[in-house]
Amino acid sequence: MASAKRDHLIDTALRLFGRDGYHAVGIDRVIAEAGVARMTLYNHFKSKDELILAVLHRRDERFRNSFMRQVERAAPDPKGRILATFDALDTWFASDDFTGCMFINAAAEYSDKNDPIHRTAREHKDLVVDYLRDLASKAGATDPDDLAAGLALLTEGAIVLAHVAGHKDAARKAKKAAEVLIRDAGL
Amino acid sequence: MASAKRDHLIDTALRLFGRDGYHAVGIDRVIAEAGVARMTLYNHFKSKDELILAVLHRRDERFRNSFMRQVERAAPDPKGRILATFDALDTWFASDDFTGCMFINAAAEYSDKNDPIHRTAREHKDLVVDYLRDLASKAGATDPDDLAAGLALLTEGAIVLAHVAGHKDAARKAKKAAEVLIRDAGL
DNA sequence: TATAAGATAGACAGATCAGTCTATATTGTC
DNA sequence: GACAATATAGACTGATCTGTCTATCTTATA
Repeated sequence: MASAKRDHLIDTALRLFGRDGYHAVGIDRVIAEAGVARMTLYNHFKSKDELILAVLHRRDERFRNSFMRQVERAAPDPKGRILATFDALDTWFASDDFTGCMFINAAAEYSDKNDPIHRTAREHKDLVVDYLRDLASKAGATDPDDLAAGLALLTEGAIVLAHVAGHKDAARKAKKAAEVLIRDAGL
Repeated sequence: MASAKRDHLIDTALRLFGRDGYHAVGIDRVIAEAGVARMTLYNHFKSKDELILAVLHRRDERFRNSFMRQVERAAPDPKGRILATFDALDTWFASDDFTGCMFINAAAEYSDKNDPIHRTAREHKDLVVDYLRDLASKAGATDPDDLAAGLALLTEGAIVLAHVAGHKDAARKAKKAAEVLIRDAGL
């Protein structure tokens, strides 16, 4: 299953799909960029859709191992971690290769809710909400579900405004709004 | 400039691009669905990109003449209109053919910030923020810019969670959060 | 009814798409 | 060194892509 070539293909495809989109990037470009033979790709992945799914799973895994860890390193307490979420977003938005959220973009191109790609995007977003709910709960919010929902809305909204509208201060604005919601939740 | 055929082509393309995305829908499908000859399309639009731009402009125009009007009909006062925004979102999300925001989806497929398509998406989002800022200002918010930013984040976040994650209550959750922000802004 | 503008079908170009196949070469393992 | 697994280049299919061209037909206007 796991192999160096496979790994490299996923990383290459992640970069290309992330920058130019899923339909716009063909198999030919992936293998050319990865420096790999055509059949190597098709020996590791049944189809382009399977490759996309592998890319999204890697992206999700990286979110857990990078974004979440960054938040956890930034603060020891749940409330601090909630706020640190928006600092992490700010860092992400400021990176040169920021092209929005690969899951939002995937759902844009695969709008059929039953498509495995759309489903994977949905699962990722549910994970984000679950994570925020856990933090809200541990922080002692009066209504953790409500606070998590509000924070998730601010998070996704920040991603959209940063990417689509180029609002470089989206994460900071979101943090300010989050502080209001947090206070309202009794924290 | 304006003609029945041209109009019909834009409407057809709007429906197809909205449902299946911009790269996934070819010219062939647009003309087949519109029941129009190939050259009729190319006589009205220089290229597919020009057609996409026309589609986005129509979508923007419809947003002003439908969404905004709906909000204005719902309440006479600025504060009421801010809240009515989220009711209008709720109605939109509940429609059968809801496939997210065409501008967010366009930015997903055309991530180059200088691409006219991406630029058009950005202009639309800026319009939304301007609209909210105007309402926040007229409502007498202590910091209209800040309130507008918070409301815009909730709006875009709701669109994303409704589309990507299928959260049917996204608009209602956003409204609850908006009420908190509005109260915090002194209204 | 004559004229001009717009629309038609369909062929065509040249590129690209996803995916299959083969025959050869490289690699790691015993 | 023998064997098996993996990777290679590249031909190939059949479909699809955007965009161009032509020759005919319809339609509205004057």
